[in-house]
Amino acid sequence: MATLADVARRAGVSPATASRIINGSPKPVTDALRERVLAAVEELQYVPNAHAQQLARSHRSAVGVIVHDVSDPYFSEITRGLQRVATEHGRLVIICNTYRDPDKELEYVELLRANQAAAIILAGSGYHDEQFTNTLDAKLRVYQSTGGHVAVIGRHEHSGHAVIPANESGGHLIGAELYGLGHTRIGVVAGPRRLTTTTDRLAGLRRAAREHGQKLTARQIVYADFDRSGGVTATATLLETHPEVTAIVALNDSMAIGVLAQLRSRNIDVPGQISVVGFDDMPIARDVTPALTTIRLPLADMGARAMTLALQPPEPLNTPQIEHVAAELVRRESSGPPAGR
Amino acid sequence: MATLADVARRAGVSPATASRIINGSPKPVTDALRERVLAAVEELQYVPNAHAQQLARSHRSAVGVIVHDVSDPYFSEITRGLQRVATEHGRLVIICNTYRDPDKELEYVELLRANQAAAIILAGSGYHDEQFTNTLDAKLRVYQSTGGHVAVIGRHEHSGHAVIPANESGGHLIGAELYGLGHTRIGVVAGPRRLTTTTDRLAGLRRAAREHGQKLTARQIVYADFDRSGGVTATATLLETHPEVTAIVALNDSMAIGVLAQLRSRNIDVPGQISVVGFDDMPIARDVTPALTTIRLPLADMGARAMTLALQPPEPLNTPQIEHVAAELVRRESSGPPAGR
DNA sequence: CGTACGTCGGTAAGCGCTTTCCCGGATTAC
DNA sequence: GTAATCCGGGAAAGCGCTTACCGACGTACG
Repeated sequence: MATLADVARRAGVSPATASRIINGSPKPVTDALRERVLAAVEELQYVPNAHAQQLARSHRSAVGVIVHDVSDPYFSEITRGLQRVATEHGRLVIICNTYRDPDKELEYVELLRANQAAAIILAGSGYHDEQFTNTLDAKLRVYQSTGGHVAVIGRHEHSGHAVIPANESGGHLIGAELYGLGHTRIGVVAGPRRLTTTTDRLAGLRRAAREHGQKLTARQIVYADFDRSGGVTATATLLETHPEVTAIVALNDSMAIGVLAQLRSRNIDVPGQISVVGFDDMPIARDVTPALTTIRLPLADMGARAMTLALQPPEPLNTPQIEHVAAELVRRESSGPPAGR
Repeated sequence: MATLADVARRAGVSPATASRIINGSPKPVTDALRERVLAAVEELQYVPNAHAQQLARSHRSAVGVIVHDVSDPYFSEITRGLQRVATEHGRLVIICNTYRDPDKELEYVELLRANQAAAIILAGSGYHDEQFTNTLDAKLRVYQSTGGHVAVIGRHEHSGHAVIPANESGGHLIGAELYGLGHTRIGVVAGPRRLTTTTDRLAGLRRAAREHGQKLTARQIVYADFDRSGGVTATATLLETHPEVTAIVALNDSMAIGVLAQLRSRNIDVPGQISVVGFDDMPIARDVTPALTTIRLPLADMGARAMTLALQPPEPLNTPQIEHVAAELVRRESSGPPAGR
């Protein structure tokens, strides 16, 4: 691997000069030398060692993103937004997948710190686990105390900038719609209960229930993995225990797709017999049949905003900024009034 | 940011000793010292500077992955496989999205080289652009000549290990199925023609046509972007110019979903009036209605295999290995015999 | 009891780069 | 003609770490 010294030698200049030319330093350099150096770079196919550079000039440049799983559309949309602004700022982004393992999250914060990331963006649900949350928070504070920026998406429990989706009010929107339509027997297919996203969305649903003089009991809620297969199995369970439901709320679209699959396999008409509502408005939501009624969250936009927050110069008053992003009900074909109304 | 020297000072040892303890070097160290150092690490919340480490020990550890777009399910599946293997080997993976911009691809190869990546994995279609291909190939060779490993997925035109999906034979499978079913007027909704994936798949389709005494003319093929909206617009075009088609082949599932959406909006029954076939078998393919007949490619597995190839010790004979992966027809509900048969 | 060796730590030389500081020569001003 | 001022270029320090290499001490051996 050619080094700067090699280039300098070949061009007959000092490493200092070569460095200045290659990095376009403000220091003026004669054109003759510039050409010689550039020619040497070309001949040697020289590429500066990024690690050496980063060590020498001590400002950080990369940014780290910690998500549950990029192959989940929810996160890939967010990531898309993150990437866009990062690229605009000329930043390299390091994507870390935790696959919902809290320990990995801790590890990755260390890793990103070790890699001198200028900012860490934490996306995805938080955990109902006080000890873990404290540990993570402590790590993040240490990171911040050494000049690192942090932004979280949908995790109110940590310090740093935050982009907070309206999970509670999204849940409320669904409840209002369904109870408003006249449904009274609603089943919920929820994600893992240790996730704050699950409980936040449920809280909104409960609030709507109360407002309509209804009640959402624990037995109407089935918890499962936050993905398609979780939706499939949870729906099966729900139909065993509560065959009378006229509507099923899935707490994210992936699960909703599982719900739809399960209902289809049982020849249950949607929305004729049972209405189905999802959450997130993933791109695919409009392409399933029936098209999914769901809650829209501007995923890519949330990513972009989080990255913008993380990249902005250290706030003058040192106050973390919090941006709330609204949820919106998208009515499609999977929901309607209960049968017999 | 605490440094090794800080830790050493606090523990009252030399940096060398501290380093050895922290990295678990084979060199024996007394337990007393070990404990003091570990305590200092804890108190200082010390994390080694990864760049400095990488500079000092001069073996590379990270691996780079260049894809078109992780938020595209095709690539997120592949990436999932890549990540799994990388993590098993304790490697950090740097994901780079080109958004189908060839220039970015070139840039990223440089960037990865600059970051001392141990391997570069290039996934996604190649381009019919000889100049670009040569430039990229040259860069890859330079990288390889300095000890870098490269593996490509589905791009036969470059040196290095390769995992090659059976695009041609997948296309052939589709053609055989459709012509076998009795279709004679087939429309094709294709990706950009500059992509080798597009032309490879088309080639298979053409071969099947010939075998059945049919012909696939240029006018039956509409080229568009390789995504849902490409599928939507291409279908519209196709229906204007060839309203008589009884089957539409989309060259990937994203486009197929667009095809389905367009047909639905025109109230054209699938497969009653028109059969639709996709390619890739993305997870969502079975959840659209009607469930999509498509060609299965073991995406995650392909990623895993590519990473395995890239990570294996330099091959003794210096011969790049090529692994072909088979395509398989998955019959679902979107295809059937032409109307009136 | 002296030599040889094995243990455990420290010293210091880099890894490849950036950047401050300095120096010699060419200008310019007086 | 001399002094003050630039200006382009190089020498060298240092970023934070790893790892030969060396040295001191203790033990076992002849």
